[in-house]
Amino acid sequence: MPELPEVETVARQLHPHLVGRRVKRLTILDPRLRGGGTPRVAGRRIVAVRRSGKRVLLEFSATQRGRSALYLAVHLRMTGRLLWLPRAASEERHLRARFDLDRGQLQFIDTRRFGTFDWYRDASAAESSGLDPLSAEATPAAYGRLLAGSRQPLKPWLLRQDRLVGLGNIYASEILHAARILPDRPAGSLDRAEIGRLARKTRAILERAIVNCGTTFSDFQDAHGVEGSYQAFLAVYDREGQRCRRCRSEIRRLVQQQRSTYYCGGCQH
DNA sequence: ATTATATCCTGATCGC
DNA sequence: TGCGATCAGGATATAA
Repeated sequence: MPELPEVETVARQLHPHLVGRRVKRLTILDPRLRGGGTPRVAGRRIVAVRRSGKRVLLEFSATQRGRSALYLAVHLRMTGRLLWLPRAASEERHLRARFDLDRGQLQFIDTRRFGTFDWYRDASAAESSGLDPLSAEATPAAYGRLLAGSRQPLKPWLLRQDRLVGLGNIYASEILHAARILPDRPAGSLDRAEIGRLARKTRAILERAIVNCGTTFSDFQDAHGVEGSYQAFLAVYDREGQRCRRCRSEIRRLVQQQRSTYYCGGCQH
């Protein structure tokens, strides 16, 4: 489902289509997305599109009447999609919101309706707090500081978004396999070498997934409605009973916090 | 304070 | 063929 690489893919693809466009009209079809209210966005231009954590951040220009810049953070959660269309198209079944632009249309489609819109007046409030694993700050030392003292099993630790941002259920299993660390190890129990592998493999796997436009396990589609291709590289996720490509042992499944974790008991320690 | 659980929602799949 | 039960998982409110 949309984790960091999928969200990065969508943000990168939307950027050239959206930056510089003027919003003619925003239509919110799902009342859940109105939450705490929707600011006036018609007439503003989109000046930036980027990823922050697992959210796509859209920045809208200030208005000539003196209203300050505006930021929208879109969280895709499970099944959300941001789809770019060169012209207004027939309504998708699960269309939840629509931006009509001076050129083209941006649709937010979300079958399960877990996705969220959050509006902000200033940039820093809109940013996800937590270490981005692709940033220059994501060093082994930084991982070490975050992990220190936690007795939480490592895989659930990786899923929380308050320390390290961007990982979800699929990449957490993949990263631990690549780093050869068992998912139920207490987060604070890693030694220096393991922390180093965790930091390096997290970056390597996420970058490789971005190159492949993410993983489509069931629902994900990018900004052009195309599926990702990283699923071909998955080493453990959804491979219970199959052989580990590294050591030939059988891939096993474990449930942690009601989520499936996949790992290899042969080469993860 | 930290960690576990229930909840939101829909569609696909499974067993009978 | 139909039908209810189960599963999928991101994040958070609530419980322990």
